[in-house]
Amino acid sequence: MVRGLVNFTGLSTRLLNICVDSLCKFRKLEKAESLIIDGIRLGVDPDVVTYNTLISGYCRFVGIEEAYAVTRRMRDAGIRPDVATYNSLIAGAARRLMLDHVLYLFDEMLEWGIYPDLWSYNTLMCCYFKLGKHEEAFRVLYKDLQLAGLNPGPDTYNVLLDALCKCGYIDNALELFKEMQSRFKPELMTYNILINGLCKSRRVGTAKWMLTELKKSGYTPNAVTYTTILKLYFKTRRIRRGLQLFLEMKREGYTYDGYAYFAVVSALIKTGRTKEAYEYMQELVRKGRRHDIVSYNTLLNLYFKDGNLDAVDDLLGEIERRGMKADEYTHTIIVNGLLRTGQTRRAEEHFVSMGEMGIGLNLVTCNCLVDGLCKAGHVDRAMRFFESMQVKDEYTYTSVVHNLCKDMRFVCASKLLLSCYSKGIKIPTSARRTVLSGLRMSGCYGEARKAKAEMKLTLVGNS
DNA sequence: TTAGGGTTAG
Repeated sequence: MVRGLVNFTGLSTRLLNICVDSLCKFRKLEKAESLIIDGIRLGVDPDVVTYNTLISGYCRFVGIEEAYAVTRRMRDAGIRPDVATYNSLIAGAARRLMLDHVLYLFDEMLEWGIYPDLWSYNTLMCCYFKLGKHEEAFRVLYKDLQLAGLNPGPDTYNVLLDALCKCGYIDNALELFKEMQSRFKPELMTYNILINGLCKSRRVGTAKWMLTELKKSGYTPNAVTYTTILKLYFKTRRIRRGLQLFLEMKREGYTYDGYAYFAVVSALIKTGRTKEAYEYMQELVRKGRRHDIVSYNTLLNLYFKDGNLDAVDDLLGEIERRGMKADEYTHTIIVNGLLRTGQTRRAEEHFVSMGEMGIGLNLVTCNCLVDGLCKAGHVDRAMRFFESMQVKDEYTYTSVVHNLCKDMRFVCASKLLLSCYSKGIKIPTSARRTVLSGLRMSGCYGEARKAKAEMKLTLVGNS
């Protein structure tokens, strides 16, 4: 009889945990809390898994402090937090890049006699990478793990490979991949991380080779693999080939989550095919996909490109009504859209308001502002803003060089281009051609010869 | 904890 009761209670707690997990996944944390209280009233006690599930939910949807408060409640209820509890809290803090919190949690768990596991260290390493603290990340890998008596696992390598690819160290990633192969069988995710890194750095040949390796290892490419390749086609302007692949993906059922649709719509918008872009967006809605901030951003961009400003206003209202938070993409699309529709003052005002809203400076938004101001004929205003920019990239320089040429300021463009070459910034060859032909066209033959020689010298020096 | 979607130049 007693044994039967124990089994019944055990099953009930498991059932409770399954329900709490489902509620937390759907952000229904209050309902999850009430369910736990009802369970206690009925004699079904929550266990460490119940609380860990709740903590995970609070971390994801509410905040770290609220999640941390649950650990106090579980201690009061006589349940000791375990490594999974701390891993959830660490993951929540790491996701928000709250490094101090992450380190505090490491200290606290040790004080309670709970030892961090491989997952804890992987999360810490990932957080360091995201913050650009590479040295500290490698210290976790080579020192902390060893001191803890742990060996890096496939997940550790995946985190590391992804971070290397995202920082542009693709050759180091390939070296590490070889090392990984000598220790474990790489996962499908490992191949996808590398294919993505190779595609983004336009190493098309090596990306293709990696795809063959993926298949040779017995894996079947998945939706992630195909979407990555799809993006590569669009990036390298092979629009037709990309659209063909998309249709194949649709036939084979690889477009179920809508990710590939946005890549296609974005490519269609860029190439001015707005009618087809609308059709694909409508297809997505017909399939029952609810708009998230990414689809709203895509639609917003489409309306701006189409000059449909009434639809822009309606959509911004809808985003607000649904309680969704505009992100940095939304704001960049707004700034760029206002510039392209001739509303430069409003674009500048929106840019200023972004700072007031506490949105950090975004390089892409700055690039849009520089380019848009130039194209609207405000070259001096654009150049003042350009000079004030702390961070610049190849988009910034390419845009300014071309715009200076359009404004017949070839000598200035030539100096800027040379400075890019000496800094090792990769600028499309079209910029060089435009500058040199502009100098010649405006009669500055001596300048053109000198610039050409200097460019050649710098480029040889860099290679 | 780690892979693919949305913003910019030519």
